[in-house]
Amino acid sequence: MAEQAPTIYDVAERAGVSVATVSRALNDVESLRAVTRDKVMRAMAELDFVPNNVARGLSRGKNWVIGLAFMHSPVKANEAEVEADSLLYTDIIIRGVEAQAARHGYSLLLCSAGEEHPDGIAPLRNLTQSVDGWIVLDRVLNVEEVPEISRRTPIVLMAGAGDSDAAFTVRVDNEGGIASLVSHLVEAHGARRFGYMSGLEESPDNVARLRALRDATRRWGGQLNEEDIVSCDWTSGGAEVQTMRWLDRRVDLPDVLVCANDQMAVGAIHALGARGLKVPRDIAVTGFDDIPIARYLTPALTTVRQSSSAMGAEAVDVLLAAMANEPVANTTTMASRLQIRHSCGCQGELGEDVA
Amino acid sequence: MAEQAPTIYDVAERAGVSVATVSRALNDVESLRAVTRDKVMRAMAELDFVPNNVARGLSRGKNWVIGLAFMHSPVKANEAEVEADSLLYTDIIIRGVEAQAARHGYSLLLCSAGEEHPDGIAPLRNLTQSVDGWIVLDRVLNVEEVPEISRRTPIVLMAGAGDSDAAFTVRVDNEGGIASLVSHLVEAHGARRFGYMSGLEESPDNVARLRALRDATRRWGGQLNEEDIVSCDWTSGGAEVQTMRWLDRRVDLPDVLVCANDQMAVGAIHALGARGLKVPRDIAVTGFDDIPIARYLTPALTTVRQSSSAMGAEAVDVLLAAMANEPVANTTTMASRLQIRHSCGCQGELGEDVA
DNA sequence: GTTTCAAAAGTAACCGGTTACAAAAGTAAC
DNA sequence: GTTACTTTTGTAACCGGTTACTTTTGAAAC
Repeated sequence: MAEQAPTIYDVAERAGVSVATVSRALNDVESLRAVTRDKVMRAMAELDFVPNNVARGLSRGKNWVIGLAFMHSPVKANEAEVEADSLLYTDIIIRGVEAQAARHGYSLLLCSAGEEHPDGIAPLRNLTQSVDGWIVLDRVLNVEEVPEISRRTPIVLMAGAGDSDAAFTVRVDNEGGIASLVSHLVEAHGARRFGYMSGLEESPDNVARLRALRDATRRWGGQLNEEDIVSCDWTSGGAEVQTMRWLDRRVDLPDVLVCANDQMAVGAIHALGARGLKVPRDIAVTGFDDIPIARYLTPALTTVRQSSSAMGAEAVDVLLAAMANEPVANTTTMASRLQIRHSCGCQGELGEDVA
Repeated sequence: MAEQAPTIYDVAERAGVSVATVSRALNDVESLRAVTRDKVMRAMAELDFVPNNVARGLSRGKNWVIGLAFMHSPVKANEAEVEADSLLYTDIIIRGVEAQAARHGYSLLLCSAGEEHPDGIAPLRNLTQSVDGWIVLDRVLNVEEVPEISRRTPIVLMAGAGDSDAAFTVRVDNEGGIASLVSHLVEAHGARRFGYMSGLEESPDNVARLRALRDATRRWGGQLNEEDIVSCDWTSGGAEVQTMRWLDRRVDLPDVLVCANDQMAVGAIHALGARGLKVPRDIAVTGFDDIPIARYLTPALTTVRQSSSAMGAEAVDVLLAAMANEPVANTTTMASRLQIRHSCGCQGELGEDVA
């Protein structure tokens, strides 16, 4: 193991040329004579030469690496049991980013904050020269910290990372999604009274979804009591507990519980069931995200679909444009779409999507 | 944006010392006089200096980066709909790896194979000098390809990556998990006839689980017909379709359908429901992995739990030991544990785990 | 066989750090 | 104030590539 890798010097010597020539062969410079290139290529093959990307990155000032920063789950309470509960959404984004980056020849450097680095900015600072640009999820950076990093390296914020003049943002159309959800609930199911299961309160997406819900209910003459806004943390486990507490203190339930994401809807439905309440008969429950498993739940979850992988890909595109100094909108909003299934009260072939 | 970052030369000049001294200050060499160190530190702070890790990696031959290679989902059929369906398990491993790597000061370089690089080995080859070691999931490398990479960089294989003398392997105890599952099904529920929903057939984990099931049923005098081994691909969507086909051709169902992972159990239960078959009343269904949502399904899924994040962490530990030339077992087997819920036929408080 | 000039190949500096070795500075003893 | 020796700091080579600039090569024209 750990056998010494050959360098261009070894290749040059074996091929009887200079290192500059080897470098040119590596980089497909057209000014190489075919016979020379062949000589070099043969030597590379014989030595099983692989260029050192780190060295290349140093001298060219470009690493072909995109950094992706995200948060560890803050909830470590029940370690083994809840691991990764709230994470599916972020994970799908990571995949989308990775795939798109790969398509453009970039690798992804993962960097998480949370547990070890409560400030978040330290690892970003340290790695910032290893990377050609950053995609930052969650609340890794405070708004005030963004400029310090973005001064040296372009940043795209997404998935709850908030807004900043010093960075680009890719977000989902929370407003449109919630609006069409509410209009469906009102028009198709006559919903009047709404509840809201909240994600982490500071989260920009949570804030936007709650505000959108307030606006939409007002517009439709519906009602959203403060008592029916249930504080939670994006996780199923948390939602289960919080729903129980909510049921303990409320006798009079709203018509619908709009959850800020799918995981919490799962937990809420579960808790309601444990109290003998059937969804959607006794209360409708909706989600947000449309995680893959949403359609297999019982009842199949009515939710607002966003394509996390498309968002991840879009973030890469924005970042690459920024890196190339091409003009890009400061904020990109990705479409969301109502995905009607059964948990809102719609009926259909079991397992079929209604619309 | 893209403002030029200061280097140690800038710092040295400002502090009125040599670059060697700056480097020593950076690396906490004890032979620096306090007054000199302070001078340097002040200059670094004033310039907002951040060391360039790429350069550091080049000269020290150590990048503090662990590479993680995995496969894209092979199923891209229904693009938007099935995205990431089969992926939760891998994602949790990635998180586990990342967290443990971070704990030891390493970053993670993500590298996926599949779509763009059907061979898998090409990106690994290219990045191999950017990385201090590899963790390889799935079938990114064929067994024959492993030595070519591991000659230069240590490799840990896991999550279905197979075995190789030229690498270390971290695997889950498929045998023990399946054995305890079968013994529970036989002893508590009198199961005699078993079916198996297979993951991708070449996958080592799938092979091991099927073999373990064959062994266990034989040991208990049970029965596993070839006709009841349903070929599938690890995904819910695939399982739904394959279960339908299976139901079309079999009149006489076994007592249990043992699924090679949880996602497929979800799809199978869904398909059974669509045909009017109730789980566990008409047939029991079990999973493998214990993904976070398993306990919220209806019925709550009886499954074999493995801690994917612990496996990821273990892989990092093995890799670090290998990198340090410490002695490590060639294969590490992680415990699995039967998680009894309701889909096997056990009853309990709704939502409570039975045992 | 020269001369001319474009194309091909080589030399050496550079990217931003680390570090072996050499030089300078500081300390203690005389 | 020397001398002797230890500590601290500086110089320059090196990690493995790229590339500006220079030199060599070779083909075409004379």
